[in-house]
Amino acid sequence: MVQPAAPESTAERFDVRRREILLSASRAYRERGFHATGMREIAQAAGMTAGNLYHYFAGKEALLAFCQEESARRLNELAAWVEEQPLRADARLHALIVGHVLVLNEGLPGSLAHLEVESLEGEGRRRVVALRDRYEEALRGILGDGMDAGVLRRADLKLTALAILGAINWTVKWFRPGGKSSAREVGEHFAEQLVRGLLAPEMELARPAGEVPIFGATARREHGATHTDPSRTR
Amino acid sequence: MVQPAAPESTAERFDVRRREILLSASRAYRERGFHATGMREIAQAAGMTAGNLYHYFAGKEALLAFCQEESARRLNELAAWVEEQPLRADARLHALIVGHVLVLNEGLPGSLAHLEVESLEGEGRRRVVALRDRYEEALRGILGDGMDAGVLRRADLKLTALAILGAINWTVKWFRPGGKSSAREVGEHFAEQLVRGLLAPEMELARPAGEVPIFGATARREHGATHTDPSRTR
DNA sequence: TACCTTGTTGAACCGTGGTTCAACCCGCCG
DNA sequence: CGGCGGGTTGAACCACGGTTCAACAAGGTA
Repeated sequence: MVQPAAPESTAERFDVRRREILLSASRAYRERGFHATGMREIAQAAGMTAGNLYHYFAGKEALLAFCQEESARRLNELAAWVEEQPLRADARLHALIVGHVLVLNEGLPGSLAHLEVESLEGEGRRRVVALRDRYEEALRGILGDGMDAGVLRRADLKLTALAILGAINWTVKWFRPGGKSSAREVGEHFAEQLVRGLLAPEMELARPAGEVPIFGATARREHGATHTDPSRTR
Repeated sequence: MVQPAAPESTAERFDVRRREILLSASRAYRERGFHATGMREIAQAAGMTAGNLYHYFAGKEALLAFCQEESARRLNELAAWVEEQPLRADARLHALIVGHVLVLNEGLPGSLAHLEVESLEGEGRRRVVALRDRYEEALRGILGDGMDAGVLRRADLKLTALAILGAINWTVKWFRPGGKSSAREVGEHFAEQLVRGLLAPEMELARPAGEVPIFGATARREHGATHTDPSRTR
């Protein structure tokens, strides 16, 4: 196994540390909810003290915003990937659903439900909401295209999307790794069920051919040496 | 309009008061979440002081358990009602979905998502979980019957139910009275979408004929003079 | 070696929120 | 009228959790 390169610069080490904290926080939030999770607890899970967390994040809320933003970015990457696939609308939707379930339950361990913003305020909230809205717009785009093409039955776009998102997001409440079904199996099942619910009469179901990649898997991206993350702004 | 009879006994007044608190608490929890809602806030909404709340409930958790229990009871009443209807499985499922959406978003204003128990412990949690499991069993019963009868496509019962419940429960996050769609419209749309997703091939969709009643509407039941509610146990 | 930067700690601060409880009020009854 | 029960209040208690910060350590550089 190839070892990841050792962090070289201060900024890199900073980012690596933040990601470690992100993982610990996400897991804890997932397990116990944002409010029931304390900074001391997250710090312990990340192998540091609570005071140290403030070197990396301005506060608890900033940490939450960071976690949510990360999730939202991955969902948007997923949506972009789906957009590039040469698929019919129902197959696209299928892929998106599978991919979304994977992001929440496998890609970023401990992802929060999509995308609870009740505990966020100000700039952090705006950013997360903007990313979330972009993703939902992509979803509605797929739905709309499918309806226009006669593949999907005509129905209220917003409500249709909300039903789909609800089913997927609720997986956060009950899905546990190592359970009866893997995240991918859940994703496939959900996609099957939800896409069928939208098919136009006499239309045969089309599924994506290949496997949907997991956005958010470890060893993700190379960050530039950026130390200007506004969530750290004081 | 006929005025409800004035409460006569101590027990009745006690219960009436508890229901008032229930409404205030549910709304607040719905709006801001359990953790972000304080006892002082609930008390104010109910027209009393925080200290007074403890005359009616042992504590914050007991109040939450009471709210959740009330929701669960209504869902079980809905399920029982659906069971009595002379309907085919898909129509039953349709009715259940509509009814569930109504319970959450209209019957008991401010109902919490179904049925968050993370914040509950001990006896209170057990009771809520038991009621919840009973409802989910009823749902899976309808699904199973439909599959056995060849009305619904064969699929994993548990995952199928979870997708449905997810979609419905998530309405709590976004549904607001006075919005574009009424709770009933949302319920009908969701039922249409979710039931279609399960129909067996070549099977025509069957819908319930009448209107699904709202379990949880005001002027509900006459309570016996019971003062033994364990959620008040000290 | 001295200084600066980065990173970490542990103790302390302090606001918040759940909870308690003595005191008070009101109505009813003997 | 006095006593009792039910209901309510407001002040106080106290634990908890977010946050701060002085002190310290380590590494690098002039």
